[in-house]
Amino acid sequence: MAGQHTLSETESAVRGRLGDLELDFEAMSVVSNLFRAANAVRNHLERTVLARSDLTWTAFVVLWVTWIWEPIETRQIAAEGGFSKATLSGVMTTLEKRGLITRERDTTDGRLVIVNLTPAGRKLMKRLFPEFNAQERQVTQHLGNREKQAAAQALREMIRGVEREDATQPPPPMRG
Amino acid sequence: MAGQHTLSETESAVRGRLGDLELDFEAMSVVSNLFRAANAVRNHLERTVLARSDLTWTAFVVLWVTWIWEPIETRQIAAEGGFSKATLSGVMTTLEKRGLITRERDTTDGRLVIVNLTPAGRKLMKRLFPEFNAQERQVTQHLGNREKQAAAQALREMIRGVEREDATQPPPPMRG
DNA sequence: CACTAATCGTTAGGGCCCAAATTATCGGAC
DNA sequence: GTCCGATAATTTGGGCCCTAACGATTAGTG
Repeated sequence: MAGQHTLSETESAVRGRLGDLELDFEAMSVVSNLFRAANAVRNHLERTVLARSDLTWTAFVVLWVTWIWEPIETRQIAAEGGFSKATLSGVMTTLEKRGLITRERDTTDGRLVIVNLTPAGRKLMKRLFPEFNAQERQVTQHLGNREKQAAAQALREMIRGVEREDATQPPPPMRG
Repeated sequence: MAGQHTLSETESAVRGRLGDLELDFEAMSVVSNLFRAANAVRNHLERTVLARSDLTWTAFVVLWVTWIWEPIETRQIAAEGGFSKATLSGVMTTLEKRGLITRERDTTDGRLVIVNLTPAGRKLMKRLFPEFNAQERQVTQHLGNREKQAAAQALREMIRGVEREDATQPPPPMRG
């Protein structure tokens, strides 16, 4: 959101719209940069690594999670990847058609679906992940070791800040 | 990606797949947490603040950018919001139908489209942004002031790490 | 004046993404 | 055994999101 503009430019622009309400501009800056960074990194990795193998971001995440933890249940992939099971269903259908994963019903619990990579899927990941990780290193190249750990920690704190809040109460619908 | 599992659990699982290749697990952790955090925060804000006004994340970003910088050109909204002009076209059509923004061609340069909020759009943002910012504060509640600034800085460094890389990489399209 | 290249916004097509509804299964209580 | 509530995955419907192609406009060149 606040992109080429500095924080204080944006801050004074907002004050011009809202007056001197109690606003947390530091929080705004963190959240804003969080999304700029996530978008930028995602687009970069899609273009540099994933596009050559005709994979989307989410498809890669599904493959990665499955690669590491297979055999794995559908719901675990969704939780690990951070997207809904509905999204996962569609993506897995695509990956199954391309012969990269297999789906089979669990024999002891008929509700579950167990996911595995095919040999082709494993071969792809073995080639792809080192390339992917090399770009992850590029993306974080300007951070020192200490800074990387601090960043990872701060991001975890934000996840915690959200999950704690979500557990409390869902708001009543009110549109306008 | 690495969610309920610790970094060292994931690290040893990856080593089991790839052996002792040169991998940057710290970078992996930062990128992984970046996306978990972005997803979590986005979903949280959509549910707590945006859903009540029947707005998607991107629609809100478009309104916000326009609110702060109007009158503003289409391409600037896209750059500021971090998505493609194609995406923006669709979202703006939705917002225009709902009577929250207006589009008009620039009189001096017929290629440009100038975007403004309607009075209803401005009223909505004046109500919505304080709620949104309150949640931004919630999300960052576990970060100290110093930590917030460090986080925002680290995220900017990652954006820089990407943009620098993107500027060097793209193979020039040979035309003619 | 053409002619050409560059730029802007839109549209087309394919894929992701979510909530809600749906189908199927399981587990416990009777 | 039969209900009933909980759980798992999928489908549905609407919206976002990208790249590539397109039409319109502008700017630069001779």
